[in-house]
Parts: sequence; C-alpha cells; structure tokens
Amino acid sequence: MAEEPPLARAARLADVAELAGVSPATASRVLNGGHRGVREANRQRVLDAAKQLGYTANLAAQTVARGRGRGVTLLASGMPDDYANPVTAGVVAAAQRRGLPFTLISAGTEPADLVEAVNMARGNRPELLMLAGGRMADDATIPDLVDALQRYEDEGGRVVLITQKGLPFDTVAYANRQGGRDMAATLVELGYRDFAVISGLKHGLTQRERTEGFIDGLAAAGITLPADRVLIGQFDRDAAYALTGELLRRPIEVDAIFAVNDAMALGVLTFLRDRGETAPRIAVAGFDDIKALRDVTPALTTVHLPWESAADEALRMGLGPRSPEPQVSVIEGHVVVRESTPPLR
Amino acid sequence: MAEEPPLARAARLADVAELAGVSPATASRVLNGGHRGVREANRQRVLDAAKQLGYTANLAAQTVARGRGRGVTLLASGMPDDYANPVTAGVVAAAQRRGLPFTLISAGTEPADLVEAVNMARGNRPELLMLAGGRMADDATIPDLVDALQRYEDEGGRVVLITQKGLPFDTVAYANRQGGRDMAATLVELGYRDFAVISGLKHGLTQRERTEGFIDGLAAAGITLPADRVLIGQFDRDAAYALTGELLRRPIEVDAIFAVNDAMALGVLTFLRDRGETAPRIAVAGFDDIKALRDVTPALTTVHLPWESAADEALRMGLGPRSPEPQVSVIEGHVVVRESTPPLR
DNA sequence: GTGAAAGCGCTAACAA
DNA sequence: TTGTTAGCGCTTTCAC
Repeated sequence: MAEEPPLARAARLADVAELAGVSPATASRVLNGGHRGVREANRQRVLDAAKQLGYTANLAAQTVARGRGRGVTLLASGMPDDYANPVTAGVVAAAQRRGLPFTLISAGTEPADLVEAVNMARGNRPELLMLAGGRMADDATIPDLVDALQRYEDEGGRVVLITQKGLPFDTVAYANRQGGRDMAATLVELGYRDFAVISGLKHGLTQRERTEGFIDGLAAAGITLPADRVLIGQFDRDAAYALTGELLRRPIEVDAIFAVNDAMALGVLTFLRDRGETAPRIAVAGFDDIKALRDVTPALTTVHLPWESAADEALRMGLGPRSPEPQVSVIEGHVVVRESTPPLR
Repeated sequence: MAEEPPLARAARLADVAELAGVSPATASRVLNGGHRGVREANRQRVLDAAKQLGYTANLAAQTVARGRGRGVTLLASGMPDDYANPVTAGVVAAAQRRGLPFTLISAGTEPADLVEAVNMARGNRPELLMLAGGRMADDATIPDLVDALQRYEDEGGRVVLITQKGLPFDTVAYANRQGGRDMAATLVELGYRDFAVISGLKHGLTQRERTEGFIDGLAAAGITLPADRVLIGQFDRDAAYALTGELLRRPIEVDAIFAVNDAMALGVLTFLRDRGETAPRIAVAGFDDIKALRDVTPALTTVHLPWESAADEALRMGLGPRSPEPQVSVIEGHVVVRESTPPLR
C-alpha cells in the first residue's frame, strides 16, 4: 500500500520552472510562447521538468492573462438530433484539422435561449464564435442577439454565422433559393407536373427560401403551384410524416413531393411506405444530402450541400483578418437525382 | 456616422461595481456568489449596472480564482459520425437538463490521441471529465491514459468513463455480453440456425464482448458457431458492407447475420439489398438501437440500449460525492424484434 | 537570453 | 451587510 497522497495539487508553471532551475518567464516561453530565444539547454530542462511533473497548462489562467481564449466555439440551437447535424460535424472536423480547441454549446430551441447562450459563450472569450441553425424572420430577439454579438466583436472576438443570412456579421450561407429552383427544374424535366411542398415553420428563413425557390422554378417552367399545395409544420421528420398523411387525404393529384430538408423527406418516404405502395407512386425529393440517409430506400433525390467545405470556409473567414464590411460567402449546392424520383414514363 | 469606438473592452466586474457604487466583492456576491446577504437596494443597482454595461462574467477568470471550472467535458474519440453518436447526444441532453455548461472535445482515432486530448481537457479544469468511446484490449497507451486521468482526480477533478469498462474510475458500462447472449437466444427461438457474425476490430472490447456473448448464447442453445463464421473488420458500416460480400461468396449456408452494432447492421442490410433479394432471405440483427435507423427497411431487430438514462447515470455518478472505490454501473439493454428477423417458417 | 514585477478579472478570507 | 486585501496561474513588458 502506497501512502495515499491526500490532496495533490496540479503542477503549476512555477513548479516546472523551479524544478528546471529557471524563472517562470523562461518556462512560459518554452512551454507556450512562440519558440523564441531560449537556450537549448534550458529548453530541454524545462521540457523534462514539465513531463516529469505531468504539467498541463492551466488554460483558464492563460485566457485570463492573454485576454482571450484559444479555439472555436460553436453555438448550435436545438439539440443534436438523430440525423446528425451536418453543420456541427463539419465544424468539428474542420477545427480538428487545424488543431483548434473546439467547444460545442447547444442552446435551447427558444429564440431567447440563443441570446442567453451567446452571453454564456462570451464568457469563455473564444477567439471565434460561430452560430449555426435556422432563424426566424419575425424573431423579436434579433436585436438582442445582434447586440450581444456586436458587443463580442467590439471586445475583439470574431463572429461567423452559418446559415443565418442577413445579420451584420461574416456569414456562410447556403444558396437555398437556387437549390429550390434547380430542384423544381429537375423534377419538371423528369416529367412531373403535380407538386406539393412539405415545408417547415412559416417564418423559418431556410425553409421559406427553399420553398420560394422551388415555386419560382416551377413558375419558370410554366407551372403554378396552388398555395394549398404547400403544407407547413415543424422542421422535422415527424411533422413531415403527419403532413404527408394530411396531404394524401385530400382529393387531389400529386405525383411529386418536395420536402425542404432530408429529415422531412424521410418522414414523407416513410409515410408513403407505411400506407403501402399504391399504384400511382409518388416521387420524393429532399434538400441537404445528409449522409445518414444514404442507405435509405428508395435512395433520395436531393440537393447536395458541401458541408465540409462550408465549415472550412467559415473557419477561414473567422480566423483570417477581419474585413471592414461583413463578408457573405454563399455555398451552392447541386441536385442529385436518385431513385426516389424516377423519370416519369 | 457614429464615432467608431476604436477598441472597446469587455465590461469587468469592477466596472459594474463602480457604476453601482459598491465594492467588487459585493458585485461578485450578487452576480455570481450564492445569493447571500446583500441589501436589496444594492442588489438591484448591481443588476442594473450589469445589464447596462452588458456585463458577462469572465468564466476563465472565475475558473482561475475558484481553482476549478464549472461544467462537464466529454471526450469522444473519433469524429462524430453520420450515425449520430448516441452517447454524445445523450450527454449533451443530460447536461442541458441540469443547466451544466457542456464542452465536447473530439479526439483523433489513435490511442495516443486520447491521452493527448485528456491532457488538453485537464487544462480546462472542468469539474467532470467524461470519456466515451471504445477501447482496445491491447492498447499500449492505457497506462498513460490511466496516469493522466488519475492525476486529474488527484487534483480534485472527477472522471467518469462510459463504455470503457475495466479502468479504475467510475464507469457506466453496457451489458454487452448479456445483450449478445439474449440476441442469440431470440434468434434461435425465431427459428434460425445458421449464423454468421460481422464484428469489428479484433481487440475492440465492445465488439468482442458482444460477439462472445452471442456465441455463448448460441452454445446455450446447443449451437456451435464455427470460428470462420465470425468476420472482422472496422467497426463501421462500410466494413460491414464489404464483409457481407465476402461472407456470401463462400459456399456456406447462412440464414441470419448478427452485426455487433447498428451501423454495421446497416451495411449488411444495404449489401443484401444491393445484390438483389435472392430467394433465401437472410435475417439481420444489430446492437445499439440508434434512432437514425428507425426508418430503415426492413426495420432492424437490435438490442436496445437506453442512452439517455445511461448519460444521466454517468452525470449522477460524476456529480455526486466521490466514493472510495470506483463505482461501476452496468446498463442493461433488451432485444427488440422487428422485421429484419421474421420468424422462420 | 533571462528574470523581476506588474498585471489579467475574479473570488474568498478576514475585518470592520 | 460590506469593503479590503490577498491571492489564483499565467503572460508580458522592461530592464539587466
């Protein structure tokens, strides 16, 4: 039985310095500071001492001393859902590639939660604060949000928005309207004529743009989509499932359904399957091209979005020099046709 | 044009105190410290001042002053994959429920990465450090890992392992062996006789236990599984896809395949579908019951694991008083029979 | 190249 | 109830 060390304390920089026989300043220089001038001999002793003591820099102390923490904090609204949030995955990967400490803060779903989460994130003083997630067009908390973020930038932090177009910060946005339009053109070309759209909450910007783009695209092909063909619910699979049922109960012809995201498309697909394949098979298209759906049958026609490069772009923006005007980088997707929308006839 | 404030600084506690006309100590008491005795009048003034200044506590400074940070840090090895890591999701949710700041650190896939990540996490001095992810039985870095974690506990931090059974720390483990055994019993009962197992890396503890449990279960039913019926590859979908092809190329009878996790089962399912449904349909079973697969066809028979409550249990352990001996909490799953394993005949 | 010393923003004894 | 005073561990001028 070894003596139980009753209450060890973490080794501090001072301990390392002492053991190495140098000053804290020197130890700091070799352990953290840019590899400036420290004589090789001392350098080695410090390194040895650090290893021997199992020294780990106290990041909090560094943050205090330096005035700003290292790393990226991603604020994602809502919980990580089952269809792995591709944005989060992309950012984690991108941050990892650059060796940046990554912190995920997930805010609740209420708009006010976001503001609160931003303030909490501010507390950590990360060098880059990224916000991801949809936003409501009529959100009353936007001024507060902008205010909090603005404050953060004024304090020297950086802010990058992903998906949150229209706010005065560097932004990576997806070409939602364009994608919707392209999808419409594609489906028309495949021979479909009677459409319905399964969309999310009325005021959500993302779904709204995708829906509008789709309608535009149909219009360009000479097709008018009656307003009652756009069904609205939550932005998720279950809502889509329910909405599809509602849609098919109506006495109308539908040969293709466009869901504004893949999760919802999955709901549609599942509903269609559950009710049994009746003769007139209905085509389904989504938006996002999330990987978790690649094994679904039938394979889903959707708008592919390059998540990884989008995340990379966001980091590039946020880590680069700050530009006087907010930059907006629009990421374009492209339609991928798969089995869920077979050519008609 | 408003004057550009050239270089604002974040409001500090001292600023708030000054504006409120009280001492920093008092301000600290109302803003952070337990709601102790502060005269209501002062209390209000501090609150007002804070709001007016847009004050956010500098968490790093608090951590330094208090000697320990608040919140939970989850160290997940590997990247968040497409089949949303259920452990991560569970912990995020559980932490959120308790209002605990949550940080996710994702380590690389090499064992050595884990150790490094632990040291990095130590730097943040979180009150609770959780490790999730599989572990190799023959991992040479285990002593280093244990050492780093031990150190952390000695310094006053808490460590909880999820899934990493067998290390001297509080642990939440899954009843892998049991689940495998139950699955075997279930399949036999359904009438299956000729089995194959698609498993992951030979030295992975999780997959090994599940495989052994399955074999035990078969044995208990009087069935011996030839060693060559256990195919081994990576712990993921793609490997399973390839292994299934390899398996079916052999001149043997197989009427059911047990994959050691759902992601792999998905690979099996997809391969089976891709090659076209030939007459003798092969049953498939998985393990985990991840939600992302709930819409797969045929619905997957699998071992359900209660992720949410497991995460809750982990937090409960880690946040509660430290017990002299490491606690191990075993979470049991149960077999859920779905369409992928129809009763034979 | 190296060290002394002054902070960074906050908390917590201890007095008052 | 409130303020004073030391720190917490680290970085960073600024001399030497």
